[in-house]
Amino acid sequence: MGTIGSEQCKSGCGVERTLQVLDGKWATLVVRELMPGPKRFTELRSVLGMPSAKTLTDRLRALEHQGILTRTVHAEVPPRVVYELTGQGRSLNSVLMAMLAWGEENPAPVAVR
Amino acid sequence: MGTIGSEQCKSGCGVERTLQVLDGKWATLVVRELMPGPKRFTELRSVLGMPSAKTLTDRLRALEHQGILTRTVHAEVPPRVVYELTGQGRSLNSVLMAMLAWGEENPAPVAVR
DNA sequence: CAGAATCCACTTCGATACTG
DNA sequence: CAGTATCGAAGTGGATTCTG
Repeated sequence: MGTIGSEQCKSGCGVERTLQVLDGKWATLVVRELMPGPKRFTELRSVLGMPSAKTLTDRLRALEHQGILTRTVHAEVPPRVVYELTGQGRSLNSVLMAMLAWGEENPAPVAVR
Repeated sequence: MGTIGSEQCKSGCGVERTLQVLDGKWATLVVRELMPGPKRFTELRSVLGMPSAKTLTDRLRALEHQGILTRTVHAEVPPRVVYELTGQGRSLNSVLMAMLAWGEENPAPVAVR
């Protein structure tokens, strides 16, 4: 198996598709947090350290529309909304594991200068 | 092998580190294009379809400072500048392959609307 | 050719206030 | 609790012009 490159992977290839889903600075982290299991809105917000609810809502909606996660509203008081990865969402685990492995083996450079 | 998650991966983990490097919408694509071998500035620009030189310059500088690629200036006329992945940069191949595989197996949803 | 510099458009993100 | 609505700040990308 060789390296990736434009020969096997021109514009519109799988890498671009993945980038569409794991877009922006939060999407990847949201998916990571949901990987072990469903979580609630506030739970996600506090774990990810997101100060604003708006951004999280936007990211969750985008991922929902892309079929990565589902949003379930429990009609209770107080309301409880649970986000859970779909099969497609869970399949992103392989990508996250690759990112995790690379990050662990390649810490930040000694000096950024 | 389990799934990824905050239990094994709190803030500051490898995933975040990888996201620092593959940041924005161009970094990943630049690394992908350089994976098969060195390329010149204009070559990268045309293959990636980047209309503006500024953005490409910014991305290349960022990746250079992070130790992902090297910039070599050949003192010729016309000048020739070649960008090449470092060992660390080439090691990102595993991440790109994971992204490629996921994207191939998970095309865009039936309707994005 | 490979940029640097400048200006501008768009998106993303955050803070605040309010609602079912 | 889990949002929505609105505003504004910030970052990123693009177009243009100029230079060694």
